[in-house]
Amino acid sequence: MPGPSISTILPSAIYDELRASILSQVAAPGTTFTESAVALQFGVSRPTAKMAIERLVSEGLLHREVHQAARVPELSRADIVDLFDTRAVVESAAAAKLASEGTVPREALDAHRRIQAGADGDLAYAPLDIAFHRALVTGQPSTRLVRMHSLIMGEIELCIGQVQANHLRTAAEVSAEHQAILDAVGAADPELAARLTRSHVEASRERLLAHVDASGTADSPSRENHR
Amino acid sequence: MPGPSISTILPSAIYDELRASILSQVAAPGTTFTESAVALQFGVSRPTAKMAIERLVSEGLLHREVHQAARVPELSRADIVDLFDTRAVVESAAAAKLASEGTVPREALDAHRRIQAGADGDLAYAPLDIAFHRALVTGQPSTRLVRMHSLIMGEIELCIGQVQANHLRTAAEVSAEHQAILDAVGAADPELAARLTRSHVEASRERLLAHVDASGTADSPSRENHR
DNA sequence: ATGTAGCAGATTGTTTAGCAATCTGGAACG
DNA sequence: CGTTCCAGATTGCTAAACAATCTGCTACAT
Repeated sequence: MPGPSISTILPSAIYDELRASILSQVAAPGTTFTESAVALQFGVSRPTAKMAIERLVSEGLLHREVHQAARVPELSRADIVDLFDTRAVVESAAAAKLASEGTVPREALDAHRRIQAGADGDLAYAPLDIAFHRALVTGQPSTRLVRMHSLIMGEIELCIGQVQANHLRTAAEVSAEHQAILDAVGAADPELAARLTRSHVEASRERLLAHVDASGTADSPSRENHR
Repeated sequence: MPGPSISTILPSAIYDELRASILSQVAAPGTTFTESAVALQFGVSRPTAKMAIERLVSEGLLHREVHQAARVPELSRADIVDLFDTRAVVESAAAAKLASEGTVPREALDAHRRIQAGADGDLAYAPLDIAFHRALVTGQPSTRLVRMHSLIMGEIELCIGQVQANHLRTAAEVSAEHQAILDAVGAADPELAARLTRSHVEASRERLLAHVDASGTADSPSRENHR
């Protein structure tokens, strides 16, 4: 059930590792992944490497054109706008569905509490933030909405990593908005839950866009270490 | 650009044919597709057949569990509800985006006019209806929304085929609602366009559900020919 | 006669090897 | 300096084969 549409099992190890390198910016935008290179690096056959790459491509974490090597995409400003807009559509719908039943998913509550607990320190809350939003969607009953969400979550992680790396939003700020969403869900107010979720997502988007506009043309990772 | 995420080219011929057999009910729900059988039938190698099958699986037109043959799914009542709910979310968002620019896509207008033109006769409007809704989504600028939409359109086609086959809605009725949506888009009224789109989709859903509830437990295609 | 254990067939998962088609970049030429 | 062509690289696709796993049937014990 939690499996992401494509069902193969062995490539998942390679998939995980490639995914991690992309998300952690170890593989910077523009880096190319050839099937042979991946196959050699992990000691597997080319078809297996191919599967892992194709899965990444279907999630938008890699781009590829016919007869060309897959490469890590550079997210343009338009991409970021599109991404967060679409995310707002899906997640606000999920929040509304959740609120219409009035039940708060346990996983969402867990992630929320762990962000709260670490809000004082310099917590790397990005993974928990992801977990929270994912739980919001997987907690509601629509399986199609979950599939749609997982279709864009890869790219979203790419963005949220930047939000956190550049300290564009504090854990306390994010946590407060999460609390409000959970309250609306618990109060069985779909309208409010949807609105809060939408503005929460749009707030992150605005911060990221402002950062991108301020620091270069695209997503130059030039000043990640300005603490 | 219009290509559906997975990029291979040869399997697309097989994919198209399999897709057609499923949508036209030639392959009834429950039919199984083994990789070897498909490979043999189309004279291609098993990996190629595998790709086509996996693509269908990722669209929900086939279901499959590990080490088992893929089979044509039977859409349960819950599936239909989920499908149309999710579709309403995506398409109403698309209509709103379209209206915020105030431009009516040419393809949508074309499809609409052809339904109008044939509304008197016993037109098989299902393909045109699909084309209309697809144009509504592809006409707006968000590429992610398009990808999400194509993720559920396969299953939607499965349903709309039944709506038309059983004469659950007349072409005139559908056409009038399409007209209203286009008017709202042209009038640059996102709110209205979204609301009209949502109720249009929900109207189809209600008709289909009523039909399913009336004629057996699931989607028994037992009385397709009651004209 | 019934329930269970185990076995055989079928199906997919994965690998290896290799050929064909296509794209990219640079070198030779006008 | 611009254009054409070629070589290398990379993917698309095929073929054959072995391993892992599931399903359904058969034989056995109760």
